[in-house]
Amino acid sequence: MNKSIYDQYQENKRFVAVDCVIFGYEEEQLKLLVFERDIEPAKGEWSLLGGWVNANESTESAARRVLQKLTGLDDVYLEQVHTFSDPNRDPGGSVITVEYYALIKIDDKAANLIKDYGAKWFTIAALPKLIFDHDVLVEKALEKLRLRSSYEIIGRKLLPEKFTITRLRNLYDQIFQRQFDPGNFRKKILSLKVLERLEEKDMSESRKGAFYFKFKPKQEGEFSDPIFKRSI
Amino acid sequence: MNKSIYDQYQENKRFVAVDCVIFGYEEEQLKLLVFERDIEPAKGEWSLLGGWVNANESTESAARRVLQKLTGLDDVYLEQVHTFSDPNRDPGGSVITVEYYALIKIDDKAANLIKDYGAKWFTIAALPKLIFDHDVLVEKALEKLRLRSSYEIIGRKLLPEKFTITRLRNLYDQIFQRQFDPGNFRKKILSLKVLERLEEKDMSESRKGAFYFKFKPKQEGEFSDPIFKRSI
DNA sequence: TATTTTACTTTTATAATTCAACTAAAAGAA
DNA sequence: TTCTTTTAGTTGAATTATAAAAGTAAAATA
Repeated sequence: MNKSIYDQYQENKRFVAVDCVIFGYEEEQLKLLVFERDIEPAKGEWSLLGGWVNANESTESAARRVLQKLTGLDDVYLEQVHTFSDPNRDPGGSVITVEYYALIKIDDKAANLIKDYGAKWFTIAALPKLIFDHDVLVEKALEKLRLRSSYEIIGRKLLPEKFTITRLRNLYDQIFQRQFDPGNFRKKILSLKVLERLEEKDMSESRKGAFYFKFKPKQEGEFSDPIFKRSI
Repeated sequence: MNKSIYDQYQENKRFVAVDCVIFGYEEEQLKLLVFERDIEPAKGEWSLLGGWVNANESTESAARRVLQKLTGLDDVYLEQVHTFSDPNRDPGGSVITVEYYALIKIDDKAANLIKDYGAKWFTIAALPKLIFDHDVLVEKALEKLRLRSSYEIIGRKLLPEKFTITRLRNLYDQIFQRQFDPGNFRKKILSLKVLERLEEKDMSESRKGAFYFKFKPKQEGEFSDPIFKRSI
């Protein structure tokens, strides 16, 4: 273990963990990846993806490490959410946990790896009971995701290369758990000029067909004001 | 020290600290309370108020404990900002710090206690160089304070009992580092119906005098949408 | 050929925001 | 006494954003 000038305060050292709320979007549903916990206590119960923060490791590195191990992906979008530290939150001992949320494209090749770890995608609505305070963590991550989604069009991280406006709107419906007006949503999104229309159409959802769009390359400092002033 | 089922992971234990960005408002200026650090390394340099998170203590309790010791106040408004964990952020050793910001009414009796601890109020503009990554922490706290201020009228925590609209506007000018339009600001604030006009006037700032206002008792769930849609 | 379905557009009404000019009141100067 | 100055406070027109609803377009299918 590393020497440090603080070694005299050894008594204060704490267990620190990370927990990841992993969001994905598939079949018009916002989903969440949860795991069967592999250590006691609560072994076998549904849990968020977690892991220890090792000595001399940042919490973000720890989060990326556990995500990489599980999904094979190393370019995941991560955002820190909140730190939970109630000494009684984990019956196994007093553990401080730093929460992150991750956005993953479900169509990625991660699917197989994920299966090996006893993980499963659940929709927000049908989430099973999670261990400890993980329900609270999920709610907090959703809030943070909503905040982020109202400052930038989040689809870049969750949608495939090409997608229809209807599909993007459906993603927002899912995130905010409400129905956005199709006309107003389309008008707003297109006014932001971040999407580029392709000539190809998706003919699977309607007779008329819906144009595919893709994101333009990202601009620096895009959107400093909220996109949606009150709501769409 | 408490026994826990995790003791086998002893190697992973980490130093965890809290740092507090303490905001105050005085003489039309948003100010920040900084301290002369009392332990090595960087002893004697300007620093945020910090302290260890002890075994079996939550980070918020730790923050309240150090604030109480320093200011004598125990009803301070606290909000968690972010957790910093780069192993090299503190040259004294690898320390994870959980950041909070606090809002304090400078007219409180805390003034004397604060002096005893070698603390000093600085305006945001004239802040001295702070140790480690504390400059980054200050910037992050300001962002969080701005976010909070755009969801609720923050003055309740920083202004005296009675104050003029001009004074509240000046506080917002300070927080957002820009000039709000007097007419629009007044219209907006009064439309929120959180203030109550007193019959008394402040005659010190103008010939005409400006009415004093005070906050109405706080309503449950006040403001779920941002108060300022784009800007005032 | 008419109907159905869903993408997509347009219109109109309402509300929020900005900008700028206005009035009010009282102290102090002429 | 009257005029000027100063800052508080008000008002309204112009602009922009948002909401709601009804419209059109295109192609598969009955």
